[in-house]
Amino acid sequence: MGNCYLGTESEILKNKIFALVDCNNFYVSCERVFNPKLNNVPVVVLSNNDGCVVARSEEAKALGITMGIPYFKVKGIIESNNIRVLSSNYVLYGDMSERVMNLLAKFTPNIELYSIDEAFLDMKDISVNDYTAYGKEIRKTIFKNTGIPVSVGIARTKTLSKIANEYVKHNPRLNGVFDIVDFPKMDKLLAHVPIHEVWGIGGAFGRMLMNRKILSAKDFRDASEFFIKDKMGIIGLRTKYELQGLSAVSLDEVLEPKKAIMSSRSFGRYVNKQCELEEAISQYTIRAAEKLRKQQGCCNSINVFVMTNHYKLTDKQHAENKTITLPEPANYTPELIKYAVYLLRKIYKPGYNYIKAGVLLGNIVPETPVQLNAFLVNRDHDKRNRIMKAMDSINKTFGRDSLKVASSGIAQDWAMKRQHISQRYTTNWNELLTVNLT
DNA sequence: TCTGGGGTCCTAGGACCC
DNA sequence: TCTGGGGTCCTAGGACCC
Repeated sequence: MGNCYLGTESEILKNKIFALVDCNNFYVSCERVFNPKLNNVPVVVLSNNDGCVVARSEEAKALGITMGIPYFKVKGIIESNNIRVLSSNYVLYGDMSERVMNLLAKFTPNIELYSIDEAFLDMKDISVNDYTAYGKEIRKTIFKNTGIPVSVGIARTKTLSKIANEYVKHNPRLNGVFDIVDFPKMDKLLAHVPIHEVWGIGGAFGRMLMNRKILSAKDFRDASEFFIKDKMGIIGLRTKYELQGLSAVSLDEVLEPKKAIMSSRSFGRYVNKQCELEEAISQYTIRAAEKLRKQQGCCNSINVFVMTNHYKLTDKQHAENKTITLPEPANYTPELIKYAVYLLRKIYKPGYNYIKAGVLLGNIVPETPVQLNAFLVNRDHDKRNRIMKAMDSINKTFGRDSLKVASSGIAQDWAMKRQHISQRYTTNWNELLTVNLT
């Protein structure tokens, strides 16, 4: 949620203004840019493995498709209403996101890239009368240059800008921009925001608060500090201040390097052979190590986990993970694979139907200067770095996995399902949009 | 039959030290 | 038989986000 201040009076910042720019139904909007047949018809985008619905067009929302619902549960509604279904195409969405963010960065350097489809902007240099006009200009620019529609919420705190943004989406007459900096009907607005929809309050706290008759953002704002601190700690307290218009969560402008990097996937089918799990774990380690080198980091620990399908109650269950601390920080793929496979062999048990596995690289430190372990033999770091650089650069030029480590397998028939994938229109020469002029 | 992936922060409790 | 107190560090687990 960004840098946070403790709740002491002096540290809470007043007179701050934030704009939250959020792409509408982002994944669906990305698909529509390249396939106009998807306009004005219901569309959903599925998560990895075609598991859950993770994006819905307005038409699909209207048909009762909820966020995060497993695909198989709504297959009936989808088929009977002819809802278009797409597997998620993260290469495409990532590239479109970059275009949107680059445009936003031209408006102000004081920007926090919050997620793939959202950014907070500092509005301190905009004069009070111009907030809405500024928001409209942002909207126009993004749409014109990328085809992605966005909503803009403007408020004194990040939490309130989230609320303004959400309100925009349900009120078309606002034309995509809502400024609640000095909103006269704030009480009424907050009273209509259900407690579990407040940023920072999720399912568990939401249920606890509802049991205590704290039902809306307004109820929470007006609840006792002592109660909130006691039940929710300082995170809850910050949210209360934010709802009061006191900024307790600051703008995080700098993209901090990740402290941990994970790669994990559900399999396209059950896997029970050790050799297949080893392939998968090798593949995930390759992916995680690529990300690690991209941020010029080395990790000090590796965690490997495997799990069976906990939804399937008739199956024997096994979920386990193990961590190893490395003798020295590393980002050399073959070495990381060696440790990861070692860990896998410790936790693997034959006779189980595994559905998911993953690798977590932890305790990440900058690549240089690396703390070398003086007691270890010289491992020729230079040579290793050159090998990894060469591999990364070949894969960047010729496409992912052009050059790879053999232990990850060739066929990978355990890999995830993506039956409805669209093309990588913007990042692969072989998959450009073709226009039929006949 | 079919239920995502990748992160962050906070807190409580144990180990250890003086 | 009596069995401190306070600090730090680490880890696991729980909560949250998109």
